[in-house]
Amino acid sequence: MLDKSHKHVTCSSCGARSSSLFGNFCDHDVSLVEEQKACAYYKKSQPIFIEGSFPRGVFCLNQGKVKIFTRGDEGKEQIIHIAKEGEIIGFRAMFSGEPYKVSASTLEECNICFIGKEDFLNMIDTNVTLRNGIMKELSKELGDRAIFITNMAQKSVRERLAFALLILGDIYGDEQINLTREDMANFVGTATETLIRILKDFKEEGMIEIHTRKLEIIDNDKLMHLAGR
Amino acid sequence: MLDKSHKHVTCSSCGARSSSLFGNFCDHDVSLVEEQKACAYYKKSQPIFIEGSFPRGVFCLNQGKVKIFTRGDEGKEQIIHIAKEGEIIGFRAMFSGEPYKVSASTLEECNICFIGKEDFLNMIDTNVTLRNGIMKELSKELGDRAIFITNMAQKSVRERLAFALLILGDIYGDEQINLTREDMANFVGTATETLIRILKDFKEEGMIEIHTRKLEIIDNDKLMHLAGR
DNA sequence: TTAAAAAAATGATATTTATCATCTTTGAGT
DNA sequence: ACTCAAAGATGATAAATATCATTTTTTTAA
Repeated sequence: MLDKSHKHVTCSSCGARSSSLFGNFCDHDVSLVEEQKACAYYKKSQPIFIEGSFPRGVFCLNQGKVKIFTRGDEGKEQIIHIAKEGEIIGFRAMFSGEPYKVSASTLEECNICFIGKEDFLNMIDTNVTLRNGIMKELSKELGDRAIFITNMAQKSVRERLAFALLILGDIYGDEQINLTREDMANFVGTATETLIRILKDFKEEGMIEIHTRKLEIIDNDKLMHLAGR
Repeated sequence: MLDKSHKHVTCSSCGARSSSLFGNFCDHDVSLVEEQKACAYYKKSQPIFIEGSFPRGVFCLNQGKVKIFTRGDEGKEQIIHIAKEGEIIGFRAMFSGEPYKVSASTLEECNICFIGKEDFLNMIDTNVTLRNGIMKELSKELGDRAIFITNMAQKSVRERLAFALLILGDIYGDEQINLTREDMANFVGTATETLIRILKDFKEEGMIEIHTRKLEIIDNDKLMHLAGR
């Protein structure tokens, strides 16, 4: 359990910063962000921002995992991305001039810092490295989504699940994958029942181990082969 | 048929420019682009760039339509976007530092100008308006693709086709939609036969008219309702 | 103008996946 | 430790869509 009293995480000591877009900031820049941010503790399953609302700034994930999703016409979630420690979320909407097109919600307890829109845009204007990092990130994600769309359109649920498990494996690192079956189904783009059945197949085929809710990847190569990479 | 001898389209007289990212350039900027670009005539079904290769610059569409697509594991195309006059294509790869993740190919005769990577990146560095335009465009597309993914995952082929026809209607403007059934199927993410059958249904339900290869939208509202917007 | 190739259309069938109903297990909160 | 709601699991069935085989139409280019 995270310590709720530590609401003010410092950027200079933030373990997630080194791998983030703020990773190569000089001391001066770090202290600047430090002054401008506010940090907050979020419980599990708490919304961070909601599709259709107007963005006031960006969120910097110090601790925990967050799902980024849209809702289809019947309200069913489609998870587009799962963000982990070090990621900055919601910056897309800073530039588009539109309301959020996605929602974000915590998957577990999180510490999340907030930087106001004006401060963030100022940083972008004055800090070339940050700006280039952001443009690179936007571009990379755009490429990833092209592949995501193609997978959705052309692969079977079985193949997509294998692909999803590999992505989740990266996100969760040493930890075991820890998502509800429903969230996982909403990431893969299938019905919960179908997902459960295929997970069982994967277990029987020795690709994963299931520890009640948590999943462990046993045979990465086999999954990669199945996913078609 | 386009005049093949007019290989050098001028930016100052380019009809497509006003609606492009170069739209609000001052005379000085326009003449700068003018010096740096090279224009070429492309026949129908000609590749512009190919997935996996390294980008040398960006392409500016003066005339004609271009499909942007990836190939799935079995080589089947998934069309991600159809670009029309005025659009700049391939700029994503300028920033990502990666090879192209998509391919581009002409859908009809085109005039396409080329601006080298260095010149383009210089423009981005020095021209704040252009830079902001690019960031806005990247962000918008990212949002659009989240919706695209959700449609792919949750809507039926019938609903996706209605959605696709609305997008195509916008792209083709006054002209009739002019794509092979295969390309259209690869945009919707379905089998060609399925697409043909549903097009027929739409015709019988009075939503579209089919003039051999070309399609005309008759009942926009009905399509919108079907697409769920 | 005509022959060949490509695209479009159609029918029959197989496969995948969703849906619905029901049951079991797990875990959070008292 | 117990209770209840949420999550997970399973089976039966229906629906959507892909695949394959074939025919017709259109386009291209000699």
